[in-house]
Amino acid sequence: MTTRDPDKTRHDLLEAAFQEIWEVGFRAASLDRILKSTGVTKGALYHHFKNKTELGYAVVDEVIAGWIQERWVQPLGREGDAVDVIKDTVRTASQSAVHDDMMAKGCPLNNLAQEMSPIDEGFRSRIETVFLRWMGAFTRVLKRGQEEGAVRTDLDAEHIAQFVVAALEGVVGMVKNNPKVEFAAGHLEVLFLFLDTMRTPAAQAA
Amino acid sequence: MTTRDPDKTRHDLLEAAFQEIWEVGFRAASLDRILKSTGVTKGALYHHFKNKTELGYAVVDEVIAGWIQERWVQPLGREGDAVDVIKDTVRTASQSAVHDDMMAKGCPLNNLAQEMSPIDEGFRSRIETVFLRWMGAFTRVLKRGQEEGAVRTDLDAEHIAQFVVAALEGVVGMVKNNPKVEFAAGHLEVLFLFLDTMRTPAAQAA
DNA sequence: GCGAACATACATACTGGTTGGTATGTTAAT
DNA sequence: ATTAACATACCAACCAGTATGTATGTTCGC
Repeated sequence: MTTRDPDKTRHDLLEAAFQEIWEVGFRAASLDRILKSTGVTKGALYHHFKNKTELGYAVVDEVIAGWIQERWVQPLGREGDAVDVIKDTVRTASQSAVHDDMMAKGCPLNNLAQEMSPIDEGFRSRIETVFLRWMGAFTRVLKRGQEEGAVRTDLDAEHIAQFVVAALEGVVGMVKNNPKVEFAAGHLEVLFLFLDTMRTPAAQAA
Repeated sequence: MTTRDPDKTRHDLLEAAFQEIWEVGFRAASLDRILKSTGVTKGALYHHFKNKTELGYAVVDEVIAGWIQERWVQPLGREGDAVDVIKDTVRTASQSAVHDDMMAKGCPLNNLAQEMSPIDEGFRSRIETVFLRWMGAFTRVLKRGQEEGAVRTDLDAEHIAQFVVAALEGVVGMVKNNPKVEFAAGHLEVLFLFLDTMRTPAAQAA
């Protein structure tokens, strides 16, 4: 009857699963709802994925990882003053966040980490991989800033990077409980204050 | 047969529900497991609580709120240099955290916020109340520090307080994905670095 | 002081709904 | 003709919630 397209079927399932998981979490995610929203049948789903867990793993590996890559890793790789690049990236991301309703739904990566990391090693290790790539992007731009004399060298770039990611997730998490724009803006303001203290005195003058 | 003690029954249910929710989240929390762990029957549970949701609300109002109170609000009310009080409180809390297996299970308040705030206004508003009390304790000590000349006055104490809570929750959340002690220590180190930048130049010299 | 009347505090068995997963088919592509 | 790609019907497990019954405490008339 209809023409077959296994790649599209698989892609549709991943995208729908991503949305469903983003909205209600992995354990509460219903395969029946995913199937209903895609028009795919259960037979097709279990042809492409061994079980619900493997579908979840694929969402982390393929959808969420790509998401972090284009929203954070690539922008953080741009040229220019290191601290400015970070602040610009955060600003851009926070604008996309409003558009994606992230204020209410939270960060898809962190949501999954909070729910699944303590109870499923498969999720935990996959999520860790994505976090490490994200933190790596911060570490690289900070180290470059240190080499260029824009960022203080008395601080460990890797630790700063880890803290910045933690603080960002913390801010997103707080906003989830109280989704007011000015609330989020106030938090980011303080984060920017912190980032400015990372500059060398020479860079601050400029 | 056995003597009755409704207060104890209710208290046992709340405590067991708190643990169950802490471990698997509210929606995955099983009433049958809670009943099994307490030895209370379903009839008794539904005598004390209207339904599962009301049990969850009571856990926030009575168990979790008290938890935050004694771990954060009271210690932050102590006398002494404001920044030192904050750092000491964080240190003490992080030690309790290791003891309570919080590295693996996360912060019970934030876990619930992440899971329930976007989908249940009853949870959201109750959780917000606790967060506001927690942040209020930070705000008070910071404002006191400002009055005493120990904390910079060019910064808004309330915004700082909100960011510190967000950052703390962010750190706990990250550790949940990678529960290594040195990982957590590195994060807190950077947070302390930030807290030190809150001091006035005069206070830094001392 | 004693017992009927009533309310509180439980206990047990069950129900309807949802879940992930599977067994068994059928159809389209190579 | 073979196999990948689906489709359908069904199942056992678990879930929150309820109907119904029982035992313990308390109140109050007398």
